[in-house]
Amino acid sequence: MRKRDDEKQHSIKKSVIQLILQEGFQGTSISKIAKLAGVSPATVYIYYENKEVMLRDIYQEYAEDVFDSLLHHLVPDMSGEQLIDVLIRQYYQYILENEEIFHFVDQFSSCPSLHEGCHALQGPKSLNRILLEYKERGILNDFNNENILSILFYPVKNIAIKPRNAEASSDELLDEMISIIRKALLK
Amino acid sequence: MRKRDDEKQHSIKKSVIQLILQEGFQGTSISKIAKLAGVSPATVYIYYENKEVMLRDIYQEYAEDVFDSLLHHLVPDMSGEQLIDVLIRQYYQYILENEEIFHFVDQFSSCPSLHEGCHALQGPKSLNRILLEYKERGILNDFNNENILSILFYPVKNIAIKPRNAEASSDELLDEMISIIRKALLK
Amino acid sequence: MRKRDDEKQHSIKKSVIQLILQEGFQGTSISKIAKLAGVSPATVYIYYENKEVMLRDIYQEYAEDVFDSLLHHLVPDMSGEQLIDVLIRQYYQYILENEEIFHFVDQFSSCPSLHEGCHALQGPKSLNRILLEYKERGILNDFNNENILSILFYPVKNIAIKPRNAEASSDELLDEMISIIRKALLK
Amino acid sequence: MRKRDDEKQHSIKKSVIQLILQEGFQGTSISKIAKLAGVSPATVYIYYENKEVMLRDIYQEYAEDVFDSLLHHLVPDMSGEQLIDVLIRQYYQYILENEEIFHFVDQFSSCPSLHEGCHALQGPKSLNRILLEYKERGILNDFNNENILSILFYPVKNIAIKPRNAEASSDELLDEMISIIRKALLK
DNA sequence: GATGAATGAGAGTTCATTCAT
DNA sequence: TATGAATGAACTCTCATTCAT
Repeated sequence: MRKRDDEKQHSIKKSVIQLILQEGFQGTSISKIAKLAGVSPATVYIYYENKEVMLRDIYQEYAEDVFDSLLHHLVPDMSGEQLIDVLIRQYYQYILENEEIFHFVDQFSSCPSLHEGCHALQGPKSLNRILLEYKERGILNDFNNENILSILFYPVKNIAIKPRNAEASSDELLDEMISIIRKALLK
Repeated sequence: MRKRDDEKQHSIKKSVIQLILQEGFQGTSISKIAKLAGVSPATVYIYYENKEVMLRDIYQEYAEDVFDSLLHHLVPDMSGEQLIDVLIRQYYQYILENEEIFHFVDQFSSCPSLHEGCHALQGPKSLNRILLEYKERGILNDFNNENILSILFYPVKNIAIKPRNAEASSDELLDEMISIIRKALLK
Repeated sequence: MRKRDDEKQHSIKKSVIQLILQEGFQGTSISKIAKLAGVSPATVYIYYENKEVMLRDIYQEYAEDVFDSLLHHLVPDMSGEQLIDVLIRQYYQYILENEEIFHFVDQFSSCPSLHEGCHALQGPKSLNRILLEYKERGILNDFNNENILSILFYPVKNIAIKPRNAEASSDELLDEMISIIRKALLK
Repeated sequence: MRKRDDEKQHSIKKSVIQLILQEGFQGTSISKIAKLAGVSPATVYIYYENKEVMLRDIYQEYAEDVFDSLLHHLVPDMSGEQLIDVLIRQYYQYILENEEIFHFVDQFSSCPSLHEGCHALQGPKSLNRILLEYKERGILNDFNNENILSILFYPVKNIAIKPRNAEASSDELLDEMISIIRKALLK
């Protein structure tokens, strides 16, 4: 009996993510994926029940990725300033360094018809605990976590995604963003 | 009086936007659109050169819509607090009241392969002028407009889109969000 | 607007029936059908919702055919001998002259998974009335119609279908069959 | 004691026959068969060269089955009445008790493209000898064996297969059928 | 302008079969 | 022997688009 070739599955995943960025969900077919991954179309169905399940599985695998990256860079006893700096800067960094994955996850989650049926992510839960702690220690203002998370990540995502059209350099924007959000969230 | 033509085209547009929300870009075909709009597939091609152009045209028509709505609610000589309140509250309101249009525009613009080739929007330019004015009058902090816009609209979009899962009511979240952003942006 | 081309549909039907005889249900694909009919695969779906419906529709159209042929050859006031002679001989004749249609109908109806969901045939009802009349006139023995019909048609079908392997000529077999069945059914 | 091998092959055969009844030849694939039989698709190819051979082999194994059953119930020196009674009643019984096998064999043999290339059955030969004997003893009318066999088995098959829709009970029909055929075939 | 018919191309998926263990 | 992995070919069906009226 042959055993499953993990490289094959990995190659399929990579191809999916790459194609979604290049061609969008519309332009991404099983046969294109298979061709790019160097396998037969039928092989895709060994690893995934069907196209929908495949996309959802891959989404759920990588949706946690950003959070892992963020949590990995947090260290105990950071100051409030440091916490915000690390979270935002790291999020920004992640987007730049993982363009394909990020856009795949982003496109997927902005499409209600794809998104429904996905189970909730784990990553935000850990973050919620950390925010709670900083609030209890009187460092963060006592806002709802949903608002805090929205303010922490969605503006920076926007400036990371958009192609810069002069006016201000990316670094300047990011630094300023951090200082604005510090002012907003810290006591 | 509306001409018959316009009714047909309007019906097509409505069908496109409705289907994109229900089924996503993938599940939206010309024949489904035509069926829902009550016209022949061939009729669609009288109004639009092809599917890609159709989507882009409709996108560009509605992409300005939010901004029109926002600008329409601004009055001269508002205080900084009022400005932020109106912009955020109105944006939130727009999303709730125009769910289909909003998601169509949002999905479209989060897909690079669709988005490229679209000419820049007019709406942000007007907003930029207004923000500039408030900065010059010493009401808004002197941040880059890109950062200001990112903070004004992206967090609230996030809380408007997500289905509420208890913890805090939508109204409470929105009120809090406004106060956070006021604190961040106003002097 | 183009109108439907009846020749196209007829050509599809002919191709289906021909292919089923040559290759069986297994070897009959939409693309083979389309190729033989000289149309595009997509055209088949203009006339039939899907393959299953197509086969069922064609079956139901031709399933009545034999009965029409039989009824067409009956004339009023035939004797019992004549009635049986005409029914059996004509049935035999029909099978020989409509080999493809007959085998299509026969194969279809011997496959339970295809057959279920087909509405009952009209043809037997007319025959039932006629048999009833001959029974009331004291010409036919008073057997159940189901038995009479089974004896009238199923043995002759068997000798019509099987390739003759000498022993007796087809004509002799048929003549003998008629005399046996006359003996069995007539008073 | 049965060897493990035979169990696997038997399990495959059972699955084939079951699936053919439920789903027809079209809906019966090697992988479905393997799944139902609890073996790997590759295992099927240890026992059968390919799908066509598999179906033919299984057909030829079971095609004799009915005849074995019939011959097994014949005893020497039966009267003509008894002979016909046993043959018809037993045939009827066989169909009811072996629905899956019977339909598999029936569907297979009604499909010319499958049937060709099968070697002739043994069963009919034994029956032929018996019929000959009864004819020589002056009990059966001197008809061609082909006609006798057609009349003996094809009508009863028809009433055994069809779901009863009132009018007459199955038992009544069967009894009547036997008496009709006795009248037809016996001196 | 408006239509339903028509289509080649391609979609997602399953097929019968073989490979490697 | 027995297996699950792997596959090219073929499947049914739908697509975006054009044709003919």
